[in-house]
Amino acid sequence: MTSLEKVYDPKPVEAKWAAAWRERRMFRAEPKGERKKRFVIVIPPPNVTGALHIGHALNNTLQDVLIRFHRLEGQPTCWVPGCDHGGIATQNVMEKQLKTEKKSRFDLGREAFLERMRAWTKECKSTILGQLARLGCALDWDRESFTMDEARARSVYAAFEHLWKKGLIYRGHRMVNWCVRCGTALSDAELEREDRKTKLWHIRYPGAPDPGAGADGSEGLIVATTRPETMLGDTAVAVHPDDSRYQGLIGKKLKLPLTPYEIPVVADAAVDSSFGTGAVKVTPAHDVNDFEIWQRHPEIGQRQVIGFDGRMTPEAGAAYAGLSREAARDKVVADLGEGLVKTEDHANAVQTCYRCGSLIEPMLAWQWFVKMESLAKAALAAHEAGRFKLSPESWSKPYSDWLLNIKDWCISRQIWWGHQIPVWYCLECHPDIATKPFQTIPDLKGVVSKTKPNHCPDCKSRKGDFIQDPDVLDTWFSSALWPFSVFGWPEKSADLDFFYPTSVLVTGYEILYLWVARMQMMGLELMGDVPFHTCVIHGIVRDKSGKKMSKSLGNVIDPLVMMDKYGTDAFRFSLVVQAHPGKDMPFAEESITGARNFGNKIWNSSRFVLMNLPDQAPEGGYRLSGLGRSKLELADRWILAEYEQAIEMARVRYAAYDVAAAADALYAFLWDKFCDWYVELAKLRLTGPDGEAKETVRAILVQVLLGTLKLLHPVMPFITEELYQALKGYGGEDAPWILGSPRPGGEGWKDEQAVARMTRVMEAVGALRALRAQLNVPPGLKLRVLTAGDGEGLRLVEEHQEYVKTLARLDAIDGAAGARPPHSATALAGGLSFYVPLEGVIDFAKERARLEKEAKDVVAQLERCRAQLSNQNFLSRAPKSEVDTIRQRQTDFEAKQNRIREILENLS
RNA sequence: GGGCCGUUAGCUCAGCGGUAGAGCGUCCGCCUUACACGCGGAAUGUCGUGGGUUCGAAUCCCUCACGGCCCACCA
Repeated sequence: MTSLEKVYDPKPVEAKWAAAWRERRMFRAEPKGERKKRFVIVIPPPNVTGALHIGHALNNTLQDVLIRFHRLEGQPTCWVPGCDHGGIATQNVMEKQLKTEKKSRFDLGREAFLERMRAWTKECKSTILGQLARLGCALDWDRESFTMDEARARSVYAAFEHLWKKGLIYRGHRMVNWCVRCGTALSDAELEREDRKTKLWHIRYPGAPDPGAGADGSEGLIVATTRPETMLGDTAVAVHPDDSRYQGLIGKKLKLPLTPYEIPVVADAAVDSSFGTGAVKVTPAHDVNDFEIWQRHPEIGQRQVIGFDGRMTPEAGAAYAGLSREAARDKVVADLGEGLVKTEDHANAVQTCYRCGSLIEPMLAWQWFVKMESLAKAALAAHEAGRFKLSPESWSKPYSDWLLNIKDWCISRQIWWGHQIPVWYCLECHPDIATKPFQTIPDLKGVVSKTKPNHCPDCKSRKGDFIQDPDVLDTWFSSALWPFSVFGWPEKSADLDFFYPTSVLVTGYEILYLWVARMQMMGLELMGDVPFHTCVIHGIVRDKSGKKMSKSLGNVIDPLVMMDKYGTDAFRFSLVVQAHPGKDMPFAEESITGARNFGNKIWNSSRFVLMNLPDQAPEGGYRLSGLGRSKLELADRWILAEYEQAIEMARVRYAAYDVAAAADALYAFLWDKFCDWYVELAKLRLTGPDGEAKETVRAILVQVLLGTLKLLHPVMPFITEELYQALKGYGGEDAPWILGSPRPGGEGWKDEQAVARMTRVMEAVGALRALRAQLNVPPGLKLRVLTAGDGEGLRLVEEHQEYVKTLARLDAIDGAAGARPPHSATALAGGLSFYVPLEGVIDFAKERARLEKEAKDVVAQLERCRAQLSNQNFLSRAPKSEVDTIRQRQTDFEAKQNRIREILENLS
């Protein structure tokens, strides 16, 4: 069989199997089999904002690897696909689109806007799911879910209702993070922090003309601020109660410059006397700390000077109303005149919107919140009890710290794209609400209902005049339900019973709090169990120089382009082999070529095996079970031992979510052991006359290759499927697909002795090859070699001289030479010397240099041995086996040193 | 201000208590009948600093330096 091309061409192969798997519904998961053994993953649903990027490629490849691995292990597996509606992010994309048409969402109106959103997201979904299929993802396509489809809307309503009834959801007037560009409140977890260079402005607030105030009082005091524009909304100045500088001022009034107001000086322990001037201007409506000071000093009141549109309100004074925050700042600073005492440079951390990057404005607003304390406690307890683990473990502390310091979760968003809050207000009770922004309306009484209620429990009106709360829920609210909403919760079903809780969640650390923690809390609250027992956290794919990839930096690598160029398997391998648990990964396109080369190596080694098989597979195929151990040569026992070890290693690593290590182990085995040594040695018998020996080699080649392909399949699904199909008949496999085939390994081929012996032979080959290369012996020239040395090694080489001859390109090995023949070079390996007569060819100067270098290495090694063995403590305290090892090493090196010395003396 | 993670060959990274490794790159030689996306060979490391534990430390502990990340209301 030689139909395989010389160079692997991934395109047709990938297309073929992707289609075949899909057609056969290969990855359909039924709630059947041993529940205990199930392995279930729900996809972190990508936002429907466009196409998948390389981070998605890594994330989904890792999941696919785990799913395929566990499937290979014979477990029932289920991987649920789906997308997230993406709330603000998606709405922003659409608003940008509208902008190019010179329209806003308000021009369209809510319903028309949502209609467009639905059309757009539908398109996006199919792009994304297509890309996942292209990546080879073993998803159960029949289970595709969307956070805003009907079933998930039922889950969202059920969750809201449950939390409401339990008193865990409330509408409150609180300080919230307001994005003036997106026009909505955000949760704390949705903020980014950024260090910015700014100024610290020192402003004098003069004393008010108070008859009781002394001379000092009229000077007032100086406050330091990074936000002068907010002074228009100041309602107090706070100082530390113990600050001696300001004792006389506490309780006195100050004139607030640029305004008609007088504000009091209050004492508050939250003030840090060492910062700035030790006096803080207090703007309760626009600063979280100041808000809290107001709570402690209610008499100071508050004044909102920045509106929800980011512009100054009339409250800020006629001169400033309507200005942007930035313009107001400039104007305030300019208007202060002599009141501005000093301006200094200052670095400070500002909060920005994670979706659009705008500066966040802390604002007082009416919003919906989830009470988090009890939910977080349950999640903490589950984590502490080991019911939920993070991998790598180092994320545990940040995770539990976050839960420990949790604040209530603001879940209402003033946007249109999302699940509208299922709360209705009676227009009889609240006649004027339709015309006002809801975040400004206090004390609303609402009815929680999926549909418009027909009577009001309060005023008993049966008119049915209700309007629904216009806000939508945080997109992460529906994502938090994902691990059970995808199985139809709150409906009871066989799916939900069988698949929940899921097994692992694979994600990047950037959404640990936004998503992972909230799923844990919601799962525990609504399902009574953790949604998954382990969260596998991977790093971020960065560019070559370690920078985050971003469109604006122009350093993005498009997964589709890479798959086109190098093949999906190569792309996947290159991602996975660098994905060391929890670590970010600098990724360069060049790294894919190595993976492509590996694919080609797999391809060609399989080609080689197939070329050496008869057209017709023997009855039952080539099996290892039929091989008598006595028929096996050293190389056979060695490769089987190495094979078993590699398989075991890969399996252990996969099971521990260390996919990189698994891939690495298989790569090293297949290339460095199987191809470089076994295949070369196999040629001896494959081209030889012994029919039985040939069959033995064939069986080993077929089985070792098949087994390795199986363990490689999770990482490189396409090429391994293709080769499995070509080989399975020869392997006596019945399974139609590689995923259903029996798991390899555990067949008892471990053989330390074979490994030790083969290692010695390999060392001999290595020494001879090095000698050839270093003395520039023409590659075509076959050599005749004489051996000398210790008995066991000599016997080994003699016994396996065919190995040494082919691999080192020798004509003949003549045993037991007495002395070194003249005009010969010497290769040293273990306790053996190989004399290579090279009359006329040999360059003695080169040979001398070569041996002298080797002698130098030996001296260094001997030095170490001697130092250790002359250390009494080492002899008495180190384990005996270790001491013996060093003794043996010393003996060996001494012998080698003597041999080199002898050769050098006689060299001519 | 807390916490976490790095610092190993020119580059990117494994190794994490017993003679320093891989890939890429570099150099030398090869179209050796599976593969030039290949084969053979070679060069290259005070394993960030300083201490400690140990018979023995790249590996464990502490100090510091540098880099990165996460969290935090310093106006």
